[in-house]
Amino acid sequence: METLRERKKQRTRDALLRTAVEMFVARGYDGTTVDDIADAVDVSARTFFRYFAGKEEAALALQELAVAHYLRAVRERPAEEAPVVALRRAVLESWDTLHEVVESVVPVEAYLGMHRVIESTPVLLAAHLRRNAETEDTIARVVAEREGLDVDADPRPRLAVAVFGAVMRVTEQQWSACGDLSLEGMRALTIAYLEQVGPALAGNWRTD
Amino acid sequence: METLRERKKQRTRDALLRTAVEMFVARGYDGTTVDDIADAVDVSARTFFRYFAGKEEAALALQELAVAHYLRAVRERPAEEAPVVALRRAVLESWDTLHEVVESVVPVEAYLGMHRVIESTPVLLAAHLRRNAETEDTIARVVAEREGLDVDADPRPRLAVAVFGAVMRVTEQQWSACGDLSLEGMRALTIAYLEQVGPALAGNWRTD
DNA sequence: TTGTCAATTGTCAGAGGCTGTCACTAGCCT
DNA sequence: AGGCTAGTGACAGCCTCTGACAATTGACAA
Repeated sequence: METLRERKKQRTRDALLRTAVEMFVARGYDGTTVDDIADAVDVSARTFFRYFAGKEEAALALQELAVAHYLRAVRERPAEEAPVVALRRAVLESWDTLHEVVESVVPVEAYLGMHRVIESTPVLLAAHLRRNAETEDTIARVVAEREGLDVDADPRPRLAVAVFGAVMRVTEQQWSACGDLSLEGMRALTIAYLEQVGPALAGNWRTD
Repeated sequence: METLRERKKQRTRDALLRTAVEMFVARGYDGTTVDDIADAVDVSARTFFRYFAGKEEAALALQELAVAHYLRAVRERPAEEAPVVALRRAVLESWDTLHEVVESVVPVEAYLGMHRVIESTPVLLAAHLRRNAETEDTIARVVAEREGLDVDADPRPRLAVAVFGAVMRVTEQQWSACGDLSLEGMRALTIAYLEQVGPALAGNWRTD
C-alpha cells in the first residue's frame, strides 16, 4: 500500500464494503440494490463490480476473512495433535482472535449482523454453504498431509473434516436461532456439541 | 389428472422440464437461457415462470423428486431401528427404487447427467447444498419424534442427522469425481463410507 | 348447444444484476 | 513536462424475474 493510487483504491473498497454491510444489515440483502450502495459511496455502479464480482461477494466478504483466519489457525497447529483435536483448537482459537482481523474493516457487531442476514437470506445461505464445502476440501488436504495420507486414496480425511464441519454448522445454526449473539455463547455451544460427537471420531489413524 | 385442462398442464410442465434438463446436460446451465427452453417447447418465456419459480427450480426438480422419495423411505422405517440404521437402510432402499419415480418424467441417464451439471455449476451446487440443509432439518424432526425427543431441547437428533448427511455428501462427491456413474457404484461407496463412521454414532439414545 | 365463468396464456413494460466498450481523468515515471 | 497506464463514468445490452392487462380456451350449467 505504497502509492497514492493504491491507498485510494483501498479506501474505495473499504467504503464500498462497509456501506454494503451496513445497508444489508439495516434493510436486508434483497432490499438493497447495487445502485443504492454505489450512490451512497458516490461511485458509479460499474465501479462496484470492479471491486466485487457481484453483490453476493460483498455480502460474504467478511465471512471470507473469518474463514481465511480459521484456515491459518488450522495450518499452524502442531502436527502431533490428532486431527479432530487440532480442528477443535483452531476453531476456538480463531474465534478468540477474530476481532483482530475483522475490526480493521467494520465493527464486530456488523460481522454478527451479517451472520444473521446470511442465515436468513436463501441465496446467501446457499452461497455460504458452498464456500463451506470448498473450505472443507482445503482442510481435508491439510489434514491428509499432516497424517501422511493421500486425500484421493483414503476417504478418512474428507470424512473426518466433513463430519467436523457438520457439527460446526449445527452449532452455528443453533447459535443464530437462540438469541445469544455473543462469541462466548458460541464457544460454549461449540465445546458442548463437539463433546457429543468428538470422542467417536478421535481414533488414532496412524496405527493402520 | 382428470380434466383435459389438467392433462394439458401436466404435459406442458413435463415438456418444459424434460427440455430444460436435456438442454442443461447438452449445453450447460449457463449456456441455456429460459428463452431457449420456452422456444423449444413453443410457449412464451412468461409461461415457464408460471410452472417453475425460476431457472434454478427446473434444474433441481429431479433432485427434488429423489429427495421426496428418500424422505418417504425414512418415514416408513420401523421405529424399532436405531436412527442411523434407519437412515442407512432408507438411503439404500430409495436408490434401489429411484428409477420408479424418475423415469416417469425423464430417462435415468438424464438424472445422472443433471447430477454432474449440478456438481459442476457453482450456483446450482450452492442451491443444492441449501436444500440438503433443509432436508436435514426435516429428517431431524422425524428422528426426534421416533426417539421421543424434542428437537429444540436435545441437540442429538440434529447432530446425528447432520453427521449422516455429511458422510452422504462426501460419498456423492467421490462418486461424481470417480468415473463410475452407476447406482451400483454408489451403493458400494455408501456402505463403505458409512461403515467408516457409522459405528461411532450407533449408540442407543433411549437409555439416557 | 350455448352462454357464462374461471383458468391459462401471451404480450408488454420494467426492475435489477451483471458485462463489454470507449473515452476521459488522474496518478505515476522518466 | 509529457507520455503511459490504471481507474472511472457513461452508455448500451443481455438475462432473470415480476406485475398488469388482454385474449384465448376449457369447464359447466341452463
